[in-house]
Amino acid sequence: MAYAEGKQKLIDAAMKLSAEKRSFANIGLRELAREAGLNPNTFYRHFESLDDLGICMIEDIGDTLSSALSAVRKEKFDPARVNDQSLELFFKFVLQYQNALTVAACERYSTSPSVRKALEDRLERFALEIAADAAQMGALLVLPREQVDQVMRHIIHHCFRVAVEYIEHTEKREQIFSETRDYIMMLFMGAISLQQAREEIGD
Amino acid sequence: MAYAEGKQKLIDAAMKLSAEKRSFANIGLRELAREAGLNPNTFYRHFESLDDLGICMIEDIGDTLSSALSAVRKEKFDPARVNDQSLELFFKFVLQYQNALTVAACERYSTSPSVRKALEDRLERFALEIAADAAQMGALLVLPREQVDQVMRHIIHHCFRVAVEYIEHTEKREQIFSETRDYIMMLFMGAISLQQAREEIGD
DNA sequence: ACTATATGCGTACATTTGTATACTTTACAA
DNA sequence: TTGTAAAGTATACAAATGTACGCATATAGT
Repeated sequence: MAYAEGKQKLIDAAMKLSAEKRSFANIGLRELAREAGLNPNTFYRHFESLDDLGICMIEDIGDTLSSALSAVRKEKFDPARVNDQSLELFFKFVLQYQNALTVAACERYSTSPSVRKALEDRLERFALEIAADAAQMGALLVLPREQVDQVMRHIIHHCFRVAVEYIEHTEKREQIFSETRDYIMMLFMGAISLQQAREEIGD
Repeated sequence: MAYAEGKQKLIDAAMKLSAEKRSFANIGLRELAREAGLNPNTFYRHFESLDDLGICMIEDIGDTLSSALSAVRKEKFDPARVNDQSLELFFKFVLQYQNALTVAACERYSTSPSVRKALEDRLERFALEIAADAAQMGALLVLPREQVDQVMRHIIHHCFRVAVEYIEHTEKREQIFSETRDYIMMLFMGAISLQQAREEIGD
């Protein structure tokens, strides 16, 4: 068993409520226990503070998304090109993990510094994971690795931001889709020409 | 008088507390009145709900930043190039309006849909204001206006995001500065080459 | 079989919150 | 000057919250 039953219940409750209210900071210990169907005091058996719970929740989310993403990548994602197919895969993924993504996006600027830190670390790991794959793409071979990482950070940030919009504004989905595609193209091409410009100066 | 004295006091208090706690949703009416040095009930004289206050606060922030920014632009900003000087100006501005920017950044994914909406509208207006200036830059003349708007949206989003980091992580400021410069260059160059690619196909 | 440890529940209480009602002060127009 | 509306205050109360203490149950190791 990874977590005691009650502990997991509380984490799940926190995730559900956070996604609904778009704020973890606003959730009370009693509310949490109510949602989990547990006695308020049981909270203390598993966490020493709400902060503690928050961090566990972020880690839980991170693990979920990370393993789901890597499964997707291994199975179908073709890193050789950024095409509509891979974007469709991504947005399907977004819809499947709505709660997790909403919480993650909303907690980025949240009250608790330690929750923010946990989240920021996770995002960085995501970016690097993806960069490792993307660095092998033909067109991106001309870029130094650090540049690829940087571009991927931008893409991750963008994707997290629009994920929330995508989830809640059904009517904007098409638009978000194509704007995201444009954005990624723009960044790639920009990174490449910036690199070329630098090399010309460097020589 | 723009606002009654007490009303402004409450808005100021809300802004101060929001920036400190990085969350407006978490602030209570009594806490607010305490900070403003007023009786809790006075709140009801000016606002019908916390949401109402939130929206007023966002508008207040928007007006402050908007007029400050346009003053800066008129006086010293040279839209003919994105150089270190204009970025320095921007980050100086960030430090000067720390609270306003922090609150704005933190409320983007906040609890209240109406506060979010008010903020999103303001951001869009910002982007368009800046785009109007930038569209006249030499290199960007090749882009259709809608593309310029879009690029500016990306830049605004980026700037808001890093503003908070810039404010609170003194040691990262240099890095953020240069990464932001790279990012803007990347976007510009990417947008231009994307446009060129499209025209070649179009012909 | 016994004991220790982890998990959960019930009761209790002080504190804080939002808000209702009624009163006072200030400002300003008639 | 007086009357009226706006702004602020005082008191009060039900509801919700965090947390402390003690007890119950289950699980697992000896």
